[in-house]
Amino acid sequence: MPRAGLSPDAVVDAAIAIVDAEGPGALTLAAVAGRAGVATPSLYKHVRNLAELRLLMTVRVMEELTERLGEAALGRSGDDAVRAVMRAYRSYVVEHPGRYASMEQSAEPLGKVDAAGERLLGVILAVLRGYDLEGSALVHAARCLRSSVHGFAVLEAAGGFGLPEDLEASYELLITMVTGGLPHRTARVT
Amino acid sequence: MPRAGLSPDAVVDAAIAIVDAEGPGALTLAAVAGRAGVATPSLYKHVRNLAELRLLMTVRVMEELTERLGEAALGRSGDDAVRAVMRAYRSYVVEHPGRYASMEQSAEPLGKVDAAGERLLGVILAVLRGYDLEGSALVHAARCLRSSVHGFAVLEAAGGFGLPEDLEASYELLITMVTGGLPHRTARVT
DNA sequence: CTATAAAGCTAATAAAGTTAGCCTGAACTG
DNA sequence: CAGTTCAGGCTAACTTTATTAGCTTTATAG
Repeated sequence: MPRAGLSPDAVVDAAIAIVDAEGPGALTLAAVAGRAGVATPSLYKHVRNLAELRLLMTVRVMEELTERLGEAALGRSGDDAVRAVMRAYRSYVVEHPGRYASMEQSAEPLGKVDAAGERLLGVILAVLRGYDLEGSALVHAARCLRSSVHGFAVLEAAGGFGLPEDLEASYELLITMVTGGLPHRTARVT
Repeated sequence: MPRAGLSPDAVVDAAIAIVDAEGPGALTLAAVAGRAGVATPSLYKHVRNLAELRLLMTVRVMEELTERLGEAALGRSGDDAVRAVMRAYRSYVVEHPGRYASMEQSAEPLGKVDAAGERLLGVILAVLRGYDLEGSALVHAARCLRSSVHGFAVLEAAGGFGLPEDLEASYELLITMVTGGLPHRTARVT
């Protein structure tokens, strides 16, 4: 008697609505079921358990982020692309802090997360193609970019910045720090 | 009949031992009580509840970190000091990943956490005194340093770096990115 | 029109956090 | 040194959450 017409995606929708509205701490199967209009145990027809739901949420966020970053990077290159991607990243987090804060932890070998992470990494690597980076250097640069951006995002989403100084300005400095630290392609004469 | 001779600090000790050994997911009052050699409800004589225990753990970690960073900064200045502090930060996280990963979240107005955070910030600000930074610029720089270091730490502690490239090398790049992005004090002639 | 299987539901269990209230022995008082 | 007090421990009991088992039903395929 499929009345509610649920699906794994719909369950993730409900879960994300909850963390958006009330923060990661409010994520409970009862709450998800309530929002989905279904009894708690019914969720298990669509999701293996809470841990899997969390992973699916992480995948969802990574995908949304990947799309945003991809759009931001379109038609740009070099510092310009890095700037746009970094700003897009933060704007996503500012718009959905609860959602972003929900996706941490794990370490599971679940393929879906890895795959989504790789797509996200792909965008970053693509943006860094415009620099004079090869092999390992590219990976190191990508890690630095990701660390900076993620660190800022986590701290901001958790309300970790106490002082009243403008966060935009701080982030702009972070952006110049990153772009300034990448080896720019110099016009090379053979 | 105070047999176990517990105290808030001892409870935090037990809790930290658990996250060190089994990760943040294993933190449960039953586990803490077990390690402390006491029945679960007895913990409430020393700690208001699980949330407060988490906050106390966060304070503890911040204090340990502050001490490490302070030591690392001693007798150094400028880029040298920043490098030493950043390396000390990461070395702490590498030594105690579970402990570091346990301290996230919250947003509580609990005074103790804020105070510990301010002491930690104090060390960072002190290290940045060696640069040509004043007022807000100092705050922005401190945030960038903190974001980068924290982001790398979180990702590393959570096993978020999948590729086999050397993490040390990535971190050294991050260090040069940060030091390179700070405005160096130029010999100024009046 | 019927058979089946997916999608709900109710009931039940186990673990975790938390509260209430009892009990005792260590420490302080006189 | 005896008596009082109370911090710190315990057991019992409750609530909430995750999870499992098993029943029921309706969309739908044939």
